[in-house]
Amino acid sequence: MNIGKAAKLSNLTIKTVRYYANIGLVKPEQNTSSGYREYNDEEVAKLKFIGKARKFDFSIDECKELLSLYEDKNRTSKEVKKITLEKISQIDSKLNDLKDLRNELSFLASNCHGDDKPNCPILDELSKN
Amino acid sequence: MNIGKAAKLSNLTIKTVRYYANIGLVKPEQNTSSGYREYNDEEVAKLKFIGKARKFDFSIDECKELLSLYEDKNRTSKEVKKITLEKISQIDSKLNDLKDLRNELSFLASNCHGDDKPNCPILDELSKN
DNA sequence: TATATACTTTCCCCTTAGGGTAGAGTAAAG
DNA sequence: CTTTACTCTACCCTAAGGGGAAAGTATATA
Repeated sequence: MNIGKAAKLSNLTIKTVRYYANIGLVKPEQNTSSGYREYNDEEVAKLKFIGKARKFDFSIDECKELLSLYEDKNRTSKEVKKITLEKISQIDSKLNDLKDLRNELSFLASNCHGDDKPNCPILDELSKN
Repeated sequence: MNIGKAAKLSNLTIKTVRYYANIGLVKPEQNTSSGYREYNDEEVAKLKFIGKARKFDFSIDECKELLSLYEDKNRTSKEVKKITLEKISQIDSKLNDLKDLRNELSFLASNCHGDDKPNCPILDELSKN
């Protein structure tokens, strides 16, 4: 099938599918006469796999790693779990940062009257030495 | 003072300070004979202000807005509070997304034995139709 | 004064993960 | 045979700078 159908089946944009071909993530055969990429079901399955992994916040490099584990019949579940736990830990760290940030901003906002007067604790804090 | 000192005083890198000059965020005088940028205390104060706002996750465009409010003696605290509350709401939305993601990944990981066998619910989920 | 060292300048490429568009070629339908 | 739909490559764009080259400027030392 052509790229349009592969994109539709995998719920990705054509641009994305072409990008994955260019970086060697999912490389289909290329019709020699037309130059069109030709996808088969297996490649569509990989595209779907990557699409899901991307939604789980895995980077392209991590997707590459997961995909190679996915294709390796001898891989252990230990290897996959390790990557997943690392991702969870990254997410936890991001969560903590965002929570701290939210607390500080929320504190500033609650101290700001938000009226028509110029006095503003938010700007005061930002301009503090 | 030259850019190196301004960077040191504002706890930013020279690259960053130069970038802010290029995009017109903090534009110092430029010595006509040497071509060196010349910062004064007020500009350093703005750099510090921006540095803090960036730490609070405000984008460059938002910093530009906050900076103009900061410089406007007639601005109301309402205007500043509005931007801050929007930022908080953006952060909340990011927090929710990350929490959902964490839950799903954590569920997958907890169902994965993580041993030397190939069976892996994580990959199963990623390759599900 | 000459030189060594430190500082600064502009310029260009690089990062993530594609998006947008142009111009040209190919395939399928009427 | 023409129109329409599809695909190709190639180029520039994103946010917020980082890295480094080549060249000019300023300052400290011999």
